[in-house]
Amino acid sequence: MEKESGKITIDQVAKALGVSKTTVSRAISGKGRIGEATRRRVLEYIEENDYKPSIIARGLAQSKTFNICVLLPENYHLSELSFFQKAMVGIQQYAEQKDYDILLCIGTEEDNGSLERIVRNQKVDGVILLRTYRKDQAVELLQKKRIPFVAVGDTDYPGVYQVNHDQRAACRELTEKLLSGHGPSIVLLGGRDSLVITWNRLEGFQDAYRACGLDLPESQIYLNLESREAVEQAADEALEQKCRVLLCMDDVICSWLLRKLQREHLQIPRDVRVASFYNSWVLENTDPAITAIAFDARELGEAACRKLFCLMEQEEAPERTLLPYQILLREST
Amino acid sequence: MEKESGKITIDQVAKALGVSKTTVSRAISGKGRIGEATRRRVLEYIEENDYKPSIIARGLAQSKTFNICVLLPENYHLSELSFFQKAMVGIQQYAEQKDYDILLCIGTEEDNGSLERIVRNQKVDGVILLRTYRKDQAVELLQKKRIPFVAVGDTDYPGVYQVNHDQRAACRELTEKLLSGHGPSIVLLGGRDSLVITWNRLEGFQDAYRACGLDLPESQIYLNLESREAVEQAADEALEQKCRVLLCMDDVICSWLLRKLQREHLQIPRDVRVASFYNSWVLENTDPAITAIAFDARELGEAACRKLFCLMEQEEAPERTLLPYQILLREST
DNA sequence: CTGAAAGCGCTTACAG
DNA sequence: CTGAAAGCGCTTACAG
Repeated sequence: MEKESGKITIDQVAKALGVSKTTVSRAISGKGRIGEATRRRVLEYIEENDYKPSIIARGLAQSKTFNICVLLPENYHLSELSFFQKAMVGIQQYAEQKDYDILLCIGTEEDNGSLERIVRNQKVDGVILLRTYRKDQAVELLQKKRIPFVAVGDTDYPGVYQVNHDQRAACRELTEKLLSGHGPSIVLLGGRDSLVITWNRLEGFQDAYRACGLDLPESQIYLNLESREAVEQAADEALEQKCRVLLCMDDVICSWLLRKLQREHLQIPRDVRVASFYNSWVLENTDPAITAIAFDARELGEAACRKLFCLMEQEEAPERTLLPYQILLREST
Repeated sequence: MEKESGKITIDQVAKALGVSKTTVSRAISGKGRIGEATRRRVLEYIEENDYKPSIIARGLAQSKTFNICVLLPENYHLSELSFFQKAMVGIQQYAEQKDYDILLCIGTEEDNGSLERIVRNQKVDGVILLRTYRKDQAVELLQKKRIPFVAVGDTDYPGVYQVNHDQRAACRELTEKLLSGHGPSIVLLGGRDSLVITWNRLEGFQDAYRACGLDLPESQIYLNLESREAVEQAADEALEQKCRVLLCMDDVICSWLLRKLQREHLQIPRDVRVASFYNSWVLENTDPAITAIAFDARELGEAACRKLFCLMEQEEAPERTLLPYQILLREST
């Protein structure tokens, strides 16, 4: 009863049916003229005998791989990771409809060896970058090789197709709300400044001050807070300056900050107000709830994937897409 | 100066050199006799002209895909996610050496549609499961289709190749240490009981009691704590029972517990002692440091991948591999 | 040591 | 509407 696991080929189908491979191929692909009766006969046989064409062989014939590569950063904050994972789900869901699969590639800012390998081996038709850097090796490689790709996140490189949440507008809007509610002394606690996203947010922060006609002293901006100690020191300095509103660029920074404040017995929002980005699990159960900007990562991944397919199919697509965000005002501010 | 992006084929190489494709192929693969001079000439030309054979075409000819599939659970706790990601890095590093790539597949306990698709499309030579369930659709599918695969984590299914940290022994050892230090009333706070890993740990817990000749009342075991509320309720009950040692099956449960204890102004380790698994980022910066069992996820991924290659290459491999763990005794106990 | 030829499992002009 | 043949870019018996 058991069949040899799906090893049946188009040739066998053709012979069994007494038609040519061409006919079988046409019945499946729907391309080219074919008699309605024949088609149905073929399709029926295929269904019953559980024939599935080899995508690999089809790929060879059509010079396609039916794979896209997703470049996942090897280094990340935990809050980013779940963001990436969700984006991946979005990508995968879209790609699946097109019968494409995802080739996973892991790289760092400095080392894109695996991406290079995959590209050289010609295993993918396109690439999605889950993170961008101000100087981005992956972007340079892909542009040089003329491989279609879409970046999640902003870039300054010209001619790069990208999909992004409107980080700058989001940060600006939130900052404006904070400014109007609590006055001008907001301290920004930011992440690595080699990431484009850090700059987007910083610019939004500055935009808000400018729009309100306010001065923004250097001393209210902290970047590159990559460790708990760095965050705590920045917080100490901010509090000494009498800043009573702290805006964190990501939830990990925020969670470090919260612990620090708790240890100092500072009450939120009474003594200090806090806001953050992401709205990830990290801050899910804080008390009080933290004001944050939420982004839908799954949707982002899907949008990136959709755009990539436009590129691969030579359809037109806007170079840049900005997705909406959501500001969740909560008790912490 | 710019070359057409790597589109050069073996045919062109052969012609340019005035030899046959066969020869070129042999020079590259190292299989079959070939003159040292010829080989060098070919290799040199290839190097200079940046020729890379198409892996896809090679695959077709050899009936291989040079891909392995990694099945990533769609639902997870945050602590698991970084564990999965690290395992993936290990897998990827090993696969890369073999010039294999990773096809990412996302599935849930109930829905393995993408895995089925990939299998039907014959896009992979083998599969790694990053999680196992007591009743596991993926295992059943792969066994039926006779696709080589390795499970990360234990299964009760017979004939499944698996790699695992010794969860049971780890839990037993930690429990014994706790028993000898603080007496018999330890409460176990556990996760979803459809996961095999949950059972492994539970068994280890029970082993320890048995080994010490102690009775283990049902009331000291809580499973399926999937929400903060569930954890808090379990904690309340445990404290009422006068249990003063809490062993968490994962770091997320533990972090929920810690917040709860903090709100109740209970001091660790003075009033309550706490231990956990994973040693992930979630508990990285707690004060006091939490006793935990640490597992090396990257190593686990690598071991799983190594075993998978044994299977694919028809080499012998033990059906089951248990990796060591590390118990980190810290201030919390 | 080297090459012509068949084959991997498909697709796609080209003829009929 | 249907099929024979060439082709996608490799590998691998088989001959020489």
